Amino acid sequence: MTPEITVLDRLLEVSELFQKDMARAFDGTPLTPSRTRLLWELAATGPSTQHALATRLEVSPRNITGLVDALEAGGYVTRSPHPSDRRAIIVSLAASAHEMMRQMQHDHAELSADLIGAVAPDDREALLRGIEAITERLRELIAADEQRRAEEQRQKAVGE
Amino acid sequence: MTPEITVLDRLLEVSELFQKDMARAFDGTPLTPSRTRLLWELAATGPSTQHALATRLEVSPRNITGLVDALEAGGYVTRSPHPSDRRAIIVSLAASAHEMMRQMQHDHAELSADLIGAVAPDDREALLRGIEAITERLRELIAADEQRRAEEQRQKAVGE
DNA sequence: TATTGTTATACTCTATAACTATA
DNA sequence: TATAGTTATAGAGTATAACAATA
Repeated sequence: MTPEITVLDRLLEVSELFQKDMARAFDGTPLTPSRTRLLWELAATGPSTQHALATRLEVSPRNITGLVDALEAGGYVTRSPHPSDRRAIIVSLAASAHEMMRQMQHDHAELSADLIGAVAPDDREALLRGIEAITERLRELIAADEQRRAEEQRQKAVGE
Repeated sequence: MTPEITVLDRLLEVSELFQKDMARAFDGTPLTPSRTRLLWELAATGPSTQHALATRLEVSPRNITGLVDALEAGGYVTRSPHPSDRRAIIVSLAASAHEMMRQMQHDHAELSADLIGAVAPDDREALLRGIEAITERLRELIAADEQRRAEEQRQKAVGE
């Protein structure tokens, strides 16, 4: 019954540590993983509406409101009105956060290079494809499970 | 400013999907990632006291109480008195959960085999060492950050 | 009528501190 | 005195539903 420690386990540990490392507290407001993820997204795609952020991060709009509230209070982002749609709000990285994200991206790239550097150049393509395949497989498993659960709910609804 | 998608990014995605996949709801009580992690630990090391679980999972004893409460209500684990220490409680996997964990471990091992299979046999050692090195590096970065933060707090306390 | 963001409400994860029972 | 677990309290992440303003 005792499972072995697998490559997957070790990689999962790296992911966990990486998230923890990204989530450093700077001034007052602590940068939690979720908040960092939002900043990361902003750094990658530029100023966005909250709705766009909710869609891209795959979380509820309500959730974005809370994250942006905290980040705004901490001075990491600013809210400004949308030029043409008065319902919408544009969220942008603050100047100081820009610098911080640049540093974070640098560290990130370095760690990633270290990791890929551990694999022989000829194998890198294969490793990436392997990761791709697992990602695909997991998505399928999750989709199948969601479908099964939805079916169960339907059965239960009929039974009532 | 736009960062590239790196290996690390993809691994983070795998990590996220993997956790999501493990956290399937069965009967009433949903199996969240944290709850699944506790079950996983129990499957790996056998019946344990709550204190031992808290230590191994690196969370507070209070946290374990909550997780075990939910898992016990869902029928995944049972609580029983410690034979010699009347303060302590032994948490064990329920019979049905045993079967479930066996299946989960099987899926897990398969995914991991797929991943390592993507790398040439001669390079697997190197990959593992690379992962090890990054893990070490991240741990150092996190420790350094914690120390920096503690120092700041001390400075602040002196200032008051 | 549809969409954007917010308020209201609720559940989970997590931590620290105080407390009880036992060692 | 120290340890195992719980109650009390609190902050963060997340979701759904109801609602306001605007499209």
